[in-house]
Amino acid sequence: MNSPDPSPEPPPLEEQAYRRLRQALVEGTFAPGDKLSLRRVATALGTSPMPVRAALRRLAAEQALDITASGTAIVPRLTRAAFLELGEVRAALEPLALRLAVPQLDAATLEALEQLLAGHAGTRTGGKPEEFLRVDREFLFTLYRRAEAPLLLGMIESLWLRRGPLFWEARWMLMSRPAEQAHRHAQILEALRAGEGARAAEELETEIRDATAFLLKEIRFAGDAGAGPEGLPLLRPNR
Amino acid sequence: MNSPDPSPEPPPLEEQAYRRLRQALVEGTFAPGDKLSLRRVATALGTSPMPVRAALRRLAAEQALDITASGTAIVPRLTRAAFLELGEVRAALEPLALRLAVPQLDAATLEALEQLLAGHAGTRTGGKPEEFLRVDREFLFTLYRRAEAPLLLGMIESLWLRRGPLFWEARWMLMSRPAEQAHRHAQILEALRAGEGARAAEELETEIRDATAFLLKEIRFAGDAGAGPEGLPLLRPNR
DNA sequence: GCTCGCATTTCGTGATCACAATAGCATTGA
DNA sequence: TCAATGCTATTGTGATCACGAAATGCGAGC
Repeated sequence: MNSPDPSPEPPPLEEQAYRRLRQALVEGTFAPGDKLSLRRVATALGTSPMPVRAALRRLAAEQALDITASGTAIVPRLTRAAFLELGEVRAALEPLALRLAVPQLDAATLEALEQLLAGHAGTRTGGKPEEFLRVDREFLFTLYRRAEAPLLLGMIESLWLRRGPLFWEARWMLMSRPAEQAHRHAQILEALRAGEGARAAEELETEIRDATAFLLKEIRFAGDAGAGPEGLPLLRPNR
Repeated sequence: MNSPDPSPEPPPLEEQAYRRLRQALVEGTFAPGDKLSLRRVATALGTSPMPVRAALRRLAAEQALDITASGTAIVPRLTRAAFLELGEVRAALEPLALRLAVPQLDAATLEALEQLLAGHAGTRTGGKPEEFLRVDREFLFTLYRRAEAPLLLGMIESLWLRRGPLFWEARWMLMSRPAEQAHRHAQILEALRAGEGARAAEELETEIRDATAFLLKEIRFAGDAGAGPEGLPLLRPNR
């Protein structure tokens, strides 16, 4: 209907900076504990520090970044308690989004989910964890978007964003989880096809709890014994 | 322990602007639909537009304000669907916070809650809805803070902030609710004293759902029939 | 070899300015 | 009387600069 619109009204610089930083966060460009300096990021993006400042503070307000006492933005370094809390909140919000989405599901959406799952098994045997996790994420967010609950969707995205850097570091470990776990999405889809939204929501909640418990067991967190009191206490010993 | 610290290191202007705007939002200084212009607020606060811009965008990132296509910040005007969604999210998060708080409760906290409830009944008969609602809020947040879950607490505060302006307009109506409703906090406290955290959480959830349903029934929302397509569609006919 | 202290650099904050886009609003025309 | 139109004031964006504080790196001394 609408024309191709040859001048797509370029978004403000702050918006561009925000999106680039956000994607970099999800893609693991930054490691937990990294400091994001205004002028450094600004020169890297080719703008003045001004839009970068706005973007960084916006991400901080969304809990995707932390701000030190001196005002510098740093990539969050999750403690064990913080990660557990994050799992609890996810376990409360994401099944809610799923329940809200159930009445809105149509055949086309279910088919799209099916196709995502089909490709899923393929990428799993291949050695690309990023693709594997991306499909996982797409499966869930396809459902969450159907809830048509913008406030809730924004909160869930914020949670995933905060978890992003840690997930990136743990991506190899996540791939090595038992295959039974990988089929949980199939069970969710099956429950949705059967119209049992409540069961699907329960499946999702246990999946979130299992994944959280798995990472709590396998990963070193900030503040753990054996982790340096200052340096990067996560997967890799140093960098 | 810490000294009186005669120079309490005044917070940055952005932080001051943020707090003042936040409080004004809770206290109903602004009505839903009001436009908050950078320079207007800046001159009102006696600063340059710069800290105000940061504060407004921060509130917008927390979903406490909306941003129009032209970048102007406006006080959110909730639709019926948005308010219902807000209630659903509250019903998911706040009982969770309560459950997390249960293991941390001690006698002193329970006593403080008791005293809040005692003063509650008094303010209820008096004609001051603001005080009544403030005590209500304090009761719940005293519990939520005990959960020691900063992420969750921040999200709950964000939800209350978004609901703030509407609640302010509806404050007289909220006071007129059946007295039975007012005793729900007492029931929660009783369940907590008995160590039945699950029951307390259930009570809280039904309280949130009842309050949401009550307002959905009694209040005019944005987009309702009979509300002007543009103007302030809320309680007062115009201004 | 290690630690402490100082100087230099870099940082975030906030003000001011230029600019383009927007929103109000009075005027004009039907 | 009402709607379309043009102008004007105001808006948000973004760049640049000044300032004080924090962090960094280097050198001297133990």
